[in-house]
Amino acid sequence: MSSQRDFHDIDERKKLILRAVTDEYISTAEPVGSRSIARRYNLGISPATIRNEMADLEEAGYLEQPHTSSGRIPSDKGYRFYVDVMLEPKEPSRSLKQRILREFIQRQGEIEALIQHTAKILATLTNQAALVISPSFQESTIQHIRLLPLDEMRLLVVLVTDPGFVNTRIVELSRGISGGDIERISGYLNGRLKGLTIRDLRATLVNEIQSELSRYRSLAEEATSLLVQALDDTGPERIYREGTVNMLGQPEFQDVKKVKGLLEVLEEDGLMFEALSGTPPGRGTEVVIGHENRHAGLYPCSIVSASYEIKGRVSGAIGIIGPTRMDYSRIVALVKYVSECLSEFLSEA
Amino acid sequence: MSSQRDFHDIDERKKLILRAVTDEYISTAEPVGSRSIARRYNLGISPATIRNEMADLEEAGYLEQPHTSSGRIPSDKGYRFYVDVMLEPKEPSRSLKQRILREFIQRQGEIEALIQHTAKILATLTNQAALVISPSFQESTIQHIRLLPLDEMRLLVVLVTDPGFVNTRIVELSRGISGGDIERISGYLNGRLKGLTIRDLRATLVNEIQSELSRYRSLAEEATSLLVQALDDTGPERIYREGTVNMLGQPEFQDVKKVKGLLEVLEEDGLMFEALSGTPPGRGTEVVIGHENRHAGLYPCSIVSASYEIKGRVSGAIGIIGPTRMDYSRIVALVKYVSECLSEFLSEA
DNA sequence: ATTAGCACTCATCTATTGAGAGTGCTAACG
DNA sequence: CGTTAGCACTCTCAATAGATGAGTGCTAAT
Repeated sequence: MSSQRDFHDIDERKKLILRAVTDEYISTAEPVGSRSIARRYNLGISPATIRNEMADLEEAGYLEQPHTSSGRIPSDKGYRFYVDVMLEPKEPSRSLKQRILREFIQRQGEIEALIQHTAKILATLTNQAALVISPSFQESTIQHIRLLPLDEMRLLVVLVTDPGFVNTRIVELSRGISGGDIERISGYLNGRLKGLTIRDLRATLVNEIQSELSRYRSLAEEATSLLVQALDDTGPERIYREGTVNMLGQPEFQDVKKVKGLLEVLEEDGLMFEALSGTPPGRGTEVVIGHENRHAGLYPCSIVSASYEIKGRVSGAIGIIGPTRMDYSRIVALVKYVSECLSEFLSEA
Repeated sequence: MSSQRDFHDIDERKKLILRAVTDEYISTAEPVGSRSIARRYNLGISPATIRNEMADLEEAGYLEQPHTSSGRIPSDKGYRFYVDVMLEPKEPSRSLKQRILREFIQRQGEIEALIQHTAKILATLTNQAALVISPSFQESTIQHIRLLPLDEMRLLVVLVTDPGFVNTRIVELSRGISGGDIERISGYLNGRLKGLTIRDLRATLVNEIQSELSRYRSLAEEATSLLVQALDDTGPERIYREGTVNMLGQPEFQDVKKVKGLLEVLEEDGLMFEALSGTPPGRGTEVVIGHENRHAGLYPCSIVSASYEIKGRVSGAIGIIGPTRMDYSRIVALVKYVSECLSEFLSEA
């Protein structure tokens, strides 16, 4: 995980200066010099002193100099310290909260649209790239299972799960099944499985069901293989992206090569799942900074993520990707708030 | 539409030269001069003569000069001529065709995966951005309609249509309906609607059904509103993108501002539907060049598109977006071939 | 320990220059 | 009269040089 160190090499004044440099750089995107710090932040010390402290901070690895004798910018380690030690999440304003709530209320009901819109909200408010992983199919609980015969050899399996997901799957039969049998199997499965999660089902129950269904002998095999087929893909666990282009506005992405490297990673679903996989289950947020990322394309970026829950069960995650120079205090608070909203809206549906 | 002119201002030799310039520029991305044409193409005329012809071609608007005294590059009008008059589609090689077929066969069955994969194939083979519009819900024919009661107040409408689509929709009822009534309505709708397209249904039948169903009096209203609700969105008509990043490798997109403008357009579903809307219904391909596009972000781009059919009915479209300097002969042939494959695979399912 | 002062460094900007590619024009040629 | 050779001209691109300015590191004074 992130290099959790003691940061014992930093005293109170260094801390102030590091914060000033970081804040300044976050808002200007320009290397910051000792003079401007002395001017804008009333630390009661002269540029020269600040210079000395900055030299120490650089040696300790918290700051970097793009070139000799330009101002300093925070290193990944500097941001890590900023986030771990100094971060004071900037609670969204009352009016912003209301605006977010209103957006959510508009999209209530259609779960897919809600998720998609969540990504849009995040992207718009942060002006960065937003990701939302749709509720985990594995973790959703079964409400209904229905089998609809389409023709002699094909069956439509309809699976309705808790957070409002409807998952359908066409299954090819190896031989015909009578309508009566289908009714019976359907009824049995429905009664037996209601309220279980997909994960439970896959982990333990498939065998059990197979033996229970063996009364129907020849059908048992058919029915189970059918179930397995129906559950076999990852289901509707999709990843929603919004505002990836927003990043092209950022001064750190004026170089097409960097942009390309970044977008290549962003476009790959698997990598994005992975990137959000470290998200903590609780109501906290996770921040991954720069080179802590696995993929080189994300080295110039940080990811702020949080998970959301449906009725207390972790279901998916949301995240913001932006340059390491991002407004952590605002974004961390926003991601946290939006994840809470999403949990709430998904739970009450 | 494309400026269909007579191109009477071009004689045979000018044609040869225009083709040479265009071919050369397509493969090198550098403005091409009279000398290199004289060297590489054995036209039996000297650079000076070529210069004169090129000057004429420029005056007539087929060529452009990025700056005085650099080589010429084709203008949009030049490409238009090239595409309309001189294009000889470069039939994909036998081995390439086989490779494409193999890719299709692998993904058979799952319609969504097939569509998605089609985009991937196109993007990979052309190294440009590929779009595929999934089969039009409006044009698909109804195979089954089923109503499944979820609880007292909610009904799941399951609609299975011809090219293997399953569309579901949860409908909130304003009051309860008995199981018997649901059965009856379901049965009635199923018998009545099978084989119709959604478009037919929406256009003419809703009223008719309403009156027929009026035997069930109070239910009529309920049932129709339910149908209308179920059909109300555009359905699963989605747009699949692949390889948008490919374009960042092209020399014409080394400027981040251009890239941003382009990606902003590409990301917007509505605009992409619009961009593919001119696609001709038959088995031909449509080429939209540069400034013929509606949106400024696409001015540096051309779009090659073709529609595909399911059992003879136009269902969707596929397209390639790349810089105006693209290998039209290869790409036009490829798009045509892939659209034919897709039609075939979707029709036999 | 802090600060003022000063020399030094380095990126950025602007001009200048030279090279190279390619054109347009003119005059000669068949 | 169409074609071609020759030549001056234009314009981009890359390299160079000087000026500018922000910011540092160091030293000596407070």
